[in-house]
Amino acid sequence: MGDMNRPDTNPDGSPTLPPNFAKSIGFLLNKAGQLLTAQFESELAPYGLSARNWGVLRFIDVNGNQSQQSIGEQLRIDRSTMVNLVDELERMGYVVRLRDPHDRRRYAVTLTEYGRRQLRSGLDSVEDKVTDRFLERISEQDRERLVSILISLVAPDGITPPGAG
Amino acid sequence: MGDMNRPDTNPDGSPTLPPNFAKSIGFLLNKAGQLLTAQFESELAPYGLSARNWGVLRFIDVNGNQSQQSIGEQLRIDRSTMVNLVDELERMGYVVRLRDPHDRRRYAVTLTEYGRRQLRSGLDSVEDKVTDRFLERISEQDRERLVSILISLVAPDGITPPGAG
DNA sequence: TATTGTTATACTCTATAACTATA
DNA sequence: TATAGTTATAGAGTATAACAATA
Repeated sequence: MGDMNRPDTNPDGSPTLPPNFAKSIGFLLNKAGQLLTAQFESELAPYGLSARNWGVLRFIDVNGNQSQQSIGEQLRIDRSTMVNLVDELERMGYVVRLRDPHDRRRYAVTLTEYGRRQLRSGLDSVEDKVTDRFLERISEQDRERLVSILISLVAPDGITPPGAG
Repeated sequence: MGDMNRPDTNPDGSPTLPPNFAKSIGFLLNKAGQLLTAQFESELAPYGLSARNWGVLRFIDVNGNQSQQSIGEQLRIDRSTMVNLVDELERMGYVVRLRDPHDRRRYAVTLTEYGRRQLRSGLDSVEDKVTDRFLERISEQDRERLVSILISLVAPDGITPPGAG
């Protein structure tokens, strides 16, 4: 494993795989995740988004407007951390906080027209684009294998998620 | 992708895979890496080691005693960060700093007898143990596929590392 | 002049606890 | 009493810049 949570780019251009660590699953898994995340964030940069607040944005796009707490529970982000993420998205105009009339303690974190337009004009396909480029070196069959293997490894005990077989 | 770099355990026991994010390669990759790292760190806890300073320890075990800077370059850890990692390992008795007589600016970060004994009595097999448990749900064939696919994805451009075919 | 290790420092990310307003 | 959101704050983890000793 070696290094688990560090940036992927090597400023001086020295070899990316340290000797004797290259075959460690832990190292490879973390390394692959870091590489993909870095490519993803560089693609998101023009939109002013980090992978983190893109996640929140995409989540409400797919799952509908909802409270900060609800988003946080599903993405496992602490509600105090959610405050700042929503602040950023609101500052950039992607979302607004609208009071829930039925429970005035809550906000509905709501996509703005601008937010929806940005999503429809490319932002919602950034992930596919980055993933395709990341996977271009491996065959279609291996892509499917990779996803199905990862789902088996990541899924909670005793559950075989759809598509994992 | 959603959340990219957060802890894996869910304090309240709620579902581990958020809806509509389960098939994202980025999410799965990072999630798998986090799960494995968490299992790894819980196995290392009795030794007082984090995944990070275990990496340094294992690195000099495999590659020989060497300077902080040299270790840092190969594991891509800043030399100022290396200071603290070596401090911790030295405090726990795994390594000592010995001045390099040929270049008195450098230390040779050197395994102690205690460090070597700890490695030989289980520490050096922690990774295999954790990896085996992590992979127990998938077939031997899928394990090999996973490693070879990950190597293809992580290896620098134009290089096909040994074992990747 | 350049390099190794060190320190001081700052920045990011995150979680905890206490507060407010609502329920 | 409990819950949604907020704030202050503190703890990791890491990087940058400046420094001492050595080359």
